Amino acid sequence: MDVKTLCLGVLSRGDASGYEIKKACEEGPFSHFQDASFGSIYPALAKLSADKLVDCYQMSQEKRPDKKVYSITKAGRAALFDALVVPPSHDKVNSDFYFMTFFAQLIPVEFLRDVLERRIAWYEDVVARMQECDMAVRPAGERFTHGLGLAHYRAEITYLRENIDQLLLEIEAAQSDDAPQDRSLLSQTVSA
Amino acid sequence: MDVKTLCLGVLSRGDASGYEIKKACEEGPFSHFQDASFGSIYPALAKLSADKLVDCYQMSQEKRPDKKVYSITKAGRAALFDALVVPPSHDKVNSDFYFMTFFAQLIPVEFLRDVLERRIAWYEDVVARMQECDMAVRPAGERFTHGLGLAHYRAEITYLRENIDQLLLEIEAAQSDDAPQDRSLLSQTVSA
DNA sequence: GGTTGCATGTAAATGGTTACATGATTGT
DNA sequence: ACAATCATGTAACCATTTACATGCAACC
Repeated sequence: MDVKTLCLGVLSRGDASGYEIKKACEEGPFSHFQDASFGSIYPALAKLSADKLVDCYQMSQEKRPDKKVYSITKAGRAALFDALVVPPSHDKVNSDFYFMTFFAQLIPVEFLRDVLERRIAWYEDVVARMQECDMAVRPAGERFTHGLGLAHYRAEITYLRENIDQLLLEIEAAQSDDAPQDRSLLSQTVSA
Repeated sequence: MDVKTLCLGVLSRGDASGYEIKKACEEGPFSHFQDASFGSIYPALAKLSADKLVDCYQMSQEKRPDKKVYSITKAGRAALFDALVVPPSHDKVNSDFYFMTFFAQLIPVEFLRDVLERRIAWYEDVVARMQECDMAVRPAGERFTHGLGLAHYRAEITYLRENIDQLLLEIEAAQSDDAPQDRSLLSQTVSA
């Protein structure tokens, strides 16, 4: 999903400035499945504006810098529709965390424990914040996606809680076995 | 996680060619949380080789093109360790699928149903294939990560199964309400 | 005869992030 | 005094994808 489409999506829910779009990705309703930096949002809005997919009006504010508020046009909604009606690609999680746990046996146990505990704490924080949202007033699609995200985070928490101790025990055992001859570094055959 | 580190990770489990690394990301043990194209793998291996993090030897094969098999060096293992022992960033899911479901009310119901059903079928396929793996012989970290992936996919399937009908009903109702005056296109205020 | 799998590589184009540049206001 | 929040924008840099280029073997 490119940043232009993301902007159109945010703007389809109401007018916003570049700064507000960034916030929607950081803390708002898109925060758990999208993100974009200012360096991509502002050029995207400029392009969208040049293509007449959004309108832009300046807004002076007291005690705040001026903002440029963008408004999606009819052509913009059509472009959003076109982007939405293509079969979504198979999600790539591309997780550094998964990559790290995969190689747990190469990592010092204390570090591993720390990372895992922080991850649980962070997920719990995310879930807590998500539960505070009043979804009742929101459209069905947003409620559905919110619930899907919650289900995902809860499953992750449950699994981590249930398996962290076992993992750390096994890693500790494996590492104390390996240490003397450094056997963990021996080459093995790859197998799918 | 950059492609160089990914290559080092794969090679830490045993020697492999560029082609085999690609397969490990597509079908192998990394398939559900990493991916990389040939256009990134081959240059990465060349760089790694130049930096002496991997060794390379040519292998002639009968009835197959020659391959270049790479082997991780001691310096390579050290580099992998260094990359592993940094706190992993908060995963960005960046899902086109989530983005689409979020805007479900803008999408034709038949298309939506189709996408959701395909998604469930695909996840079920992934889970089935994952369950076929014999994890018992694999290191603790790999088993843990495999279980985490399974938990994630299963939670997603459960949620989708339990909520698809309700979502489609609500979307159908909302769209037939909206159609006469095209009210779905009215601008609303953004709210977190 | 066409597609798939095996096998390696390059170059152009894409799409982003990071860092920089600026500046007022509010809170600690 | 210092950091954070609000606010916009540019430019250099980066990694990666896509498309191209090549070629043989096996299968349908």
